[in-house]
Amino acid sequence: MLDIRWMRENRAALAEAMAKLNDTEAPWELALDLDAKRRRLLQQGEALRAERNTGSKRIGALFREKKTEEAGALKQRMSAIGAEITHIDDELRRVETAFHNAMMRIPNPPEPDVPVAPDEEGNVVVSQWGEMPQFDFEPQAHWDLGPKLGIIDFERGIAVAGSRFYFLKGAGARLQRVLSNWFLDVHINEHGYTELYPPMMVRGHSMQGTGNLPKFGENLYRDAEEDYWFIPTAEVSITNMHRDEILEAGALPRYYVASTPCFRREKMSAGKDVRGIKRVHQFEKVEMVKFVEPATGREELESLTRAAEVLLERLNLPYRRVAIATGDLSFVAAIKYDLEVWAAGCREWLEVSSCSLFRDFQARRANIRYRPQEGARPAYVYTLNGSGLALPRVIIALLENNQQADGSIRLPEVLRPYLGSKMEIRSAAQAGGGRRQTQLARDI
RNA sequence: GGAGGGAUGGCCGAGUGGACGAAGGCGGUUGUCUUGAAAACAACUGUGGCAGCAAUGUCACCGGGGGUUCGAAUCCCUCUCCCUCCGCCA
Repeated sequence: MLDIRWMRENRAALAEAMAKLNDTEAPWELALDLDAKRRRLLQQGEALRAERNTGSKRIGALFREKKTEEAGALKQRMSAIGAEITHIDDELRRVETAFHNAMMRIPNPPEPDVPVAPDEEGNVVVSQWGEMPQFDFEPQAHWDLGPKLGIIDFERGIAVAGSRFYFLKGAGARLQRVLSNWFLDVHINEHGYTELYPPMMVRGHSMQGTGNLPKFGENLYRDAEEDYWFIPTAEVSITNMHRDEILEAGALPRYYVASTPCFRREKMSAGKDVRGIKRVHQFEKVEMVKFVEPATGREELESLTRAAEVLLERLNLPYRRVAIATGDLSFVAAIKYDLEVWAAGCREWLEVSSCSLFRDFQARRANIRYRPQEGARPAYVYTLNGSGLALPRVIIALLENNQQADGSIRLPEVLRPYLGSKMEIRSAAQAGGGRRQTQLARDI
């Protein structure tokens, strides 16, 4: 949500921002009209209320003085004013509801250096890291590798839960758990984050705080009987953790990290990315969320993005940082970088992280404030978040990029402290007979 | 799932229709006293909307929403959350 005062005083800048975002539906003009109407009604109502307050006090006094007749007459006048107030309040309520709805549908204006373009065609690769692996054989995609190695089971996932579900099994499930642990450990030990175990179902108002509702409800799962919504990312629970709070001076910045499942209906992407585990209804993600002082917003975005990039570098996965163009920016983000990792089997750049600065847009919706100095008036915090990282697509890249001619996978050295001797993934058939096979049967 | 009890300022807690933005206490800030500290005493000590250059004025807020009334922290309805006991469960 934007600051209505800023909107009033910066009409031209607002119009320009909406044009840049290519959002022709944003009801910003309506919001400004309703705001003017709202303030007019507010003033009328308050003038009447002031009159009634003094009148009512007078009535009380008159009764105490036993001047009941005078009090009765005054009572009648106040009754008339009361009716008028009711009338204005009704009107005001209608206007305010409409105003609020309009405000909730106005997106966050972009930062000045966001590439301006109507859609994702305008996204700009700002940096690239690493070498794309070369093979002297035809590299396979993970949807072939996974089942052959016995570490991803699509058929049974679909049988149990329907399309876009899967089992990770044996070394596959372990790889995900190990990666998740390592990501968390790096963020906690090296980047100063505090680990959380957050709720994975939340109330509707929390979805509003992060901007997932009202506009994007169709991508969310919800409980049919009660007001519970499944989080599409831990961002929702963590950002709302400090809702309606005033953080004391010195409490910022706050860095949080959590590994959680994410639930997405993917209704909007029907038929897209249907093979493999690229786009699924449930996936694990390590999410970083920051609450910071406004002046530090941009540098915090840079360090957040770096915290995610470092993981890819240590895994030796080639990736690129993409600056998202205005027309492709999410509703709540003021600026966003996507990190895309190269997957050699399906020959695609896969988004594994999305790092955004929201300025005070989410903080206004969720009412998260801080005191700049002790005793100072509260101000809205800036929030940021980014994945560090989304697990399935990292697994895809690790499998596809590190595959050997025989179909086995060699995992990066950085994971050795977590994997011990299990640095290779092989199918049961490859493992050979005898003792080794039973060993692997136990492993896989 | 059943029965009951609650939600008041940073914290504790009083307030059952009018003088209540809210007693009292704790905490905090400032001052007096003191060489300094403590104690004592005194004053101040919530958030937000609107109007205004400002001083300031005004309105709202006693968990959320709605209602009754000239007037609601107080009465009624409803929702949310918390606590206790029973049941069930990891």
